Amino acid sequence: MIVPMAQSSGAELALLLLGGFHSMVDEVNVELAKRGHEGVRPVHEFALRAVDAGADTASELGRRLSVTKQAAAQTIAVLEGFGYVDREPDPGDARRKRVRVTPRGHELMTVGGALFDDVRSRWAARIGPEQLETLEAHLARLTERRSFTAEDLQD
Amino acid sequence: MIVPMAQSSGAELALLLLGGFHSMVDEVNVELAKRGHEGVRPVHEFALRAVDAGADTASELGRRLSVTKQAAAQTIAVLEGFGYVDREPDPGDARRKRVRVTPRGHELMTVGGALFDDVRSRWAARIGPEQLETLEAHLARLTERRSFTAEDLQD
DNA sequence: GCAGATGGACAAGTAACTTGTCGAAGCCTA
DNA sequence: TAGGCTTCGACAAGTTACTTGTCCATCTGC
Repeated sequence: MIVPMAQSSGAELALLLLGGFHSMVDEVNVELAKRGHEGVRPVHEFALRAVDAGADTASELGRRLSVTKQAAAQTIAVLEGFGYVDREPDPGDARRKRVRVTPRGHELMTVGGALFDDVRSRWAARIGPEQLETLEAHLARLTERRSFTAEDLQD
Repeated sequence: MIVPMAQSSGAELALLLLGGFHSMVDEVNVELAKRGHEGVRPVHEFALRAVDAGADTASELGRRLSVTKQAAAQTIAVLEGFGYVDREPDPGDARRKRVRVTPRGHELMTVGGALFDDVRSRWAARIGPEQLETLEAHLARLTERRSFTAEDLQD
């Protein structure tokens, strides 16, 4: 992607947004690999943050990430394989397995967050901090609660 | 995705960008399906635009989209299946098969472009046209020619 | 006229999903 | 307290959009 498009400024804008995301994520990934977190993908980091923020079962994580619980369970399995989370039976509900972020997982979140912040700082330096904040505020407004048609169709 | 993240404003920004992209693409896809272009994915539309802009072989398309020529060939096969492109042997080079956008393909580009522009207009109405233009200009600056490490490793 | 680059095809593997089905466990209500 | 829905996690199989690797036909430059 990241190809100038011409003919539709709307399509260009979409590409710009995607390009921005990739730009950040690629940089962070490269640095993360250098710091011993090889093989980790952006999805994993975001999923880890969601787990830490309270999505401590596969089903709940699926709901938060808007994917099926099966997909969430697979993500958790990957995170477990990397040693970023572990699971234990829920004492109060035998159906559940509670997912917990391990110390190594917290380290990934810290390092990853710092790297994302680094990129953001560099961006702030290039266009000015207030400009970046305005950009973020506008983006937040534009993406908030868009029509949620096909949601909660899970199971 | 589209989950508030906390703890890293950099990570939040990345999510905001991805969310913005999805927000646009989802809307466009829904409308496209209603207009008889069911099954088409954003990649297809962007690939089609690249073909139309001159990437008329699988290898060249791969280069433009930064994917392998095999991946590009698969995308072309899908587009051909939908009737958006056709292929003919290149008279001047027997190795090549020239990809051409069909009338139906041009229609998709037109409709798709208009739908993207619609979303963009709605966004402009919400935050103001100059604000949106500024946002685009900043994004363009921030994503332009980032280090291109792993490129042209193709074949 | 031949070495090396290039284009496309075929094959197999992978990642990140999906749908569908299942049994075990919890919750709700009459 | 038993019956019936709901929810959780697991297993299986299918899909999509890629990847690597290999191959051969063809073009290009010296």
